[in-house]
Amino acid sequence: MPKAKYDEIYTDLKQTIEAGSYAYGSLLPSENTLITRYDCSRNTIRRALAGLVEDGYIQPIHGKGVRVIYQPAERTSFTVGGIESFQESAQRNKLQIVTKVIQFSVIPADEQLAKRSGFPLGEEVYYIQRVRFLDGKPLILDTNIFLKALVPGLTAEIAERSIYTYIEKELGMQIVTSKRTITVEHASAQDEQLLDLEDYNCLAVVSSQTFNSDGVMFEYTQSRHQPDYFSFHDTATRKKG
Amino acid sequence: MPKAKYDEIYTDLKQTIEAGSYAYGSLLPSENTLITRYDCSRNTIRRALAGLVEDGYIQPIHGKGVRVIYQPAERTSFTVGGIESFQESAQRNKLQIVTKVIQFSVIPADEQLAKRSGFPLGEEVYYIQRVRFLDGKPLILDTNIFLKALVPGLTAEIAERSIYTYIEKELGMQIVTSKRTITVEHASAQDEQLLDLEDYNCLAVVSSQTFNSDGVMFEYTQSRHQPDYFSFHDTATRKKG
DNA sequence: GCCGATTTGTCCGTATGTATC
DNA sequence: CGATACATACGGACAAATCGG
Repeated sequence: MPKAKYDEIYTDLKQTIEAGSYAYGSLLPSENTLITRYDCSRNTIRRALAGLVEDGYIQPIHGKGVRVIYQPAERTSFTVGGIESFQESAQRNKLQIVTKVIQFSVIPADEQLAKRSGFPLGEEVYYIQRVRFLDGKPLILDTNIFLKALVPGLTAEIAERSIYTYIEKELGMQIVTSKRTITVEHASAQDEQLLDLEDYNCLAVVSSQTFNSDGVMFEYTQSRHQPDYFSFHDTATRKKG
Repeated sequence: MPKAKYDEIYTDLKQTIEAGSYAYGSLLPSENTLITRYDCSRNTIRRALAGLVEDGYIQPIHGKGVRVIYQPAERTSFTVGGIESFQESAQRNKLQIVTKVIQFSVIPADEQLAKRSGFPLGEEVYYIQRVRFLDGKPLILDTNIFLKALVPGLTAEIAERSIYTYIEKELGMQIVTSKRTITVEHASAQDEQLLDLEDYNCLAVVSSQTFNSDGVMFEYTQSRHQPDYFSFHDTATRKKG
């Protein structure tokens, strides 16, 4: 529900760019034009544009205009060798992601866990391991660790479906910030046992800390991906200074 | 040279947080306090804070305050298993990164290259392959493709040192936006021949497009990393809508 | 090279809304 | 309910970069 005006403008411009109305390499209408078009202040327009800069859709050029640098997916094979992300592939092929719970327990955070996750030592946490299947193939091994105090009432049945739906819809907690680290690691015995690694001897590993709207970290997750179904996109803009 | 006021405040707050003056989990001084402290307007403070939000340093809580969610490197082993990035490791150990040029040529972009890089078909480009050594070990295979029209005068000697220094200092061109994709791929025969992969049969691959201050893409690069020396950090904040 | 028009970049002050306590 | 704190939005002013005449 984008109720904020800058957010509506942001979404509208984004969709317009994606629709191809502003071609790659061309200039957007000037800020003054957009101000009259959207009937708002300059700050509001600039805020909407800032969002598109973050997304890697546009790049403002001082004194000149705002260049569109968004490229539709077909034109760039940034989907290297036809690789798509797990979600993309699942959505495109309309395949259900099947989840199997391997472990579900409540434990206090020991020293190793506290160090790895950032949770306080001794805090009670849910320790959950799940395997994600796509098209019948086991491709992702998730290890989720939730602060029990902030995510009460979790069950293996919920973990079988969607923990995030439960957290957001049932508990009404919002996920705001997520810090992630991507590494590539050797496949462990457990990886080989649970996943279909084919001839890979390593995996893409995404470790993440998740914070709620109160700024409290309530989750630490490690996702171990079979390489074929992993791809991560990012846009960086240089900071001055 | 941070001449902008919001950037100075941003940098000052960042350093203050890194120094530990505002502890993880605590609240920052209120915006009004910061306004008087830095003698500036509310917009300027909010802009500085926005930068810290992007960096994953803070998270504002409506009606309550701004929570510090920055954790010093020691407290979280997000440097999983002691892994650091190539640059971090090189800097910390004060090791020189040695670069060896494998290939240096000028070619027109063929169809495959055009599709992979996003360059126009037929454009003349520099095609450069380099191996990066750290502590004597060959760990990264870089393939750089530069638009010849925008990066004139490139030589193998420059590639042996730093292409970016040449681009920024000599040509005076600024790198502004960088779009990256991270995947994990099987090691090719060339990877195995040129790099010290030990027993890994795959690598971390970073593909990136780089845009200058004119919003024109002038570089496409693929970096193939030996897994031990690859780690990528990222902070995401949920957008509304 | 200069000048003026256009366009983006920075900064300020103010008002109002909304969430927390 | 009131005080505090963050969120959104408006309008204005000046600086800096670009471009055309």
